[in-house]
Amino acid sequence: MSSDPPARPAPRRYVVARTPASKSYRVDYARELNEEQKAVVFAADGPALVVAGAGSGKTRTLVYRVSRLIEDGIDPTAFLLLTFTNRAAREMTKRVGQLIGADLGRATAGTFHSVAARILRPYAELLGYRQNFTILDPEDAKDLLESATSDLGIPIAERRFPKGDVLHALLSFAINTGRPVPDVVAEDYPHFIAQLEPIQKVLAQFAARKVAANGMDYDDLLLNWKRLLAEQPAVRGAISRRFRQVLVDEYQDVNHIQAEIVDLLVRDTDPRRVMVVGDDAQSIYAFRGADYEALLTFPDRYPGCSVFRLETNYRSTPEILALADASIAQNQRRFPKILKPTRGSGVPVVVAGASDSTQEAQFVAQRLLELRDEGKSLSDMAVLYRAHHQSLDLQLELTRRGIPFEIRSGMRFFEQAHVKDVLAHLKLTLNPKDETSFKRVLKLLPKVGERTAATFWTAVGEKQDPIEGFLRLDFKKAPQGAQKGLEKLAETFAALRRKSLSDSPAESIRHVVADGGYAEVVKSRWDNAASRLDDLEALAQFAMPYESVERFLEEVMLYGETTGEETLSGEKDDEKVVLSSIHQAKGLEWRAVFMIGLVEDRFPNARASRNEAGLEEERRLFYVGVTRAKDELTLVHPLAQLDRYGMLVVTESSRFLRELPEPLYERWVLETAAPEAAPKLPSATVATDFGDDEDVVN
DNA sequence: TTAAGCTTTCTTTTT
DNA sequence: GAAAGCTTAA
Repeated sequence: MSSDPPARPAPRRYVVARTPASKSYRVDYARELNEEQKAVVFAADGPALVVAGAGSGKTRTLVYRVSRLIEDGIDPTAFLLLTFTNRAAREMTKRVGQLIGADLGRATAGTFHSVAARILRPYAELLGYRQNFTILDPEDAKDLLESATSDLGIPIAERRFPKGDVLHALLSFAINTGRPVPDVVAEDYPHFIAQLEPIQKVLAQFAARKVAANGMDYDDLLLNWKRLLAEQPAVRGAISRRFRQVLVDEYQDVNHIQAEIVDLLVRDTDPRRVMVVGDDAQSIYAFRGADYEALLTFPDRYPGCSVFRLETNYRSTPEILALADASIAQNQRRFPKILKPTRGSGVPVVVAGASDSTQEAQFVAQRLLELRDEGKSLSDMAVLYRAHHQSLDLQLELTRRGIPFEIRSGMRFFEQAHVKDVLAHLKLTLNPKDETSFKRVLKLLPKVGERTAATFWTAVGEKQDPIEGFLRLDFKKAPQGAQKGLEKLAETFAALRRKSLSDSPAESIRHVVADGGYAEVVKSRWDNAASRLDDLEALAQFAMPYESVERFLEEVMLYGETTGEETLSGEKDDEKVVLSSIHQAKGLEWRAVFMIGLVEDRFPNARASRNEAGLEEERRLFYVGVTRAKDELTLVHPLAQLDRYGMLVVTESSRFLRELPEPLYERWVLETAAPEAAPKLPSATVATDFGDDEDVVN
């Protein structure tokens, strides 16, 4: 805590360190933390790398460090907490609040993307945007790319030109890995190499159209944040002064842009108060440009950096840890670490072979109920899988048996068509230049398709305020049958622009649905209209606390919450099993974990593991799944599976199971009980005689 | 130019 | 087994 006295004739600064003993903290850090953790919590200012193994109390350590710093007088607003999901950010700020009652609501916490959106707004003009820029989600980007392709008159049919989502994936991968587009095309999309030139034309057009539409996609949020820090020293200074404590969680999964943002944030400060936390063994986002190289080279980039290790595992039984260690040991590119178990011996890990995915689902459902009978709460259990569709059989089975569950994979709430349609109206009120939203909204009208929408945009898109321009149009000239809809839409736009509505996202949403006639669109387009209308009311409810459309949209476009029914209404039924992709399960833990679908080519995924690096990432993913379990781990693989067109094919169990030495687990073979007898005795027997109706809830 | 109806394609993970 | 694509009628 003391600084070197400068050798200049300036007044000599002498820092008096606090007397440690006299400092009485509200939290008893010494008692609640182990030595490894305490070292991190009390580490002096300056760059620090924390290599934290699975289950080593990483989040706990971060929470305690933030608390300790606040207790030492750091203003909560000085913190910048960069996490991997917004869920993780909320969790951490909540826990700090619970620990010392500090209000971290004023700290800046969230994903790189959501923090970027908040930081960039006041500086938007410096980057060539307006303050009211909107965020394009991947679907918006896809639409804009397809529009660019068609406007450039590229013959898509004859040469199989890449679709919007492929173009977007390609571009995004190039950006996030820092490789030039031609290289990415040559190496990862060789079948499009002959069309490199038109592809680059489309991408250039896309970039220009985004700026013209005053919109940023996810990658732009990162790129522009980096640009702002790199090119505007004054702004960088202001931001660095504001964030005097930078903490980055899940640092193994940052890409080169994110790593550079962090480097720039603290570049000119002394000491550089940055702490990054990560575990190379849990890096699972290389497919989107993450590279744990940033973690490995951190000490080189930050001379004088302190390196801490958290290697004591508090989470799992030695049985689970032994299996995890044996698995990850198969990876070549790794940095061996020892996870020291602290818990006593528990039950063996189970590897169960089910005859097919139906029996797999029945087995898991039955085991969940048995565990509940043993006194465990359903909320202490989770079922994890590689890909969302692997959960479908289980969802059916759980519904049939009336077991409540929550899904954390698949379609996100805000990605659903009806939600996006309504949001497009709001985006236009905020940013009238949003071409994608404009076309999306127009195409909802009868007799208006791609073509008509494009014609209207050509008419008004260049205007200072395209919506204003649209309101002035005379719809008499529009195609017959479309006129009424256009007039009504104009009224809706006008209403949304009135102050009373533009200040209330919730009322705006209700206006679009009720007065704007969107409810009719829902009813005519989808047969589950009622549930979609319920979603929209839930959306309005969710929007209630927001005073501006701007803040609401910012939150919503980067929110990433899945469709799981009660996520929005906040209905907290804690008695629920979690069904999650392993990616979404990162950082979480449950007493009992089931991993299903452990079949070769599905997990490891055939496409992802075409090269050694990909296979190793799959194995890290397996490791992440395994290390989520505290007490019990059950690994299930169906011996046969329905293939694409309903044919039952024999499957091979995952190599991640086959490569493990037998003594690390107990093997179960499942048999389905005879229909009449339905014995309930051996736990490895699956009863299938439950009545179809008797247990159904809902 | 839109919209409906039939055919083909593709299913990884996510901010 | 769904979503996107293509074809054809209005």
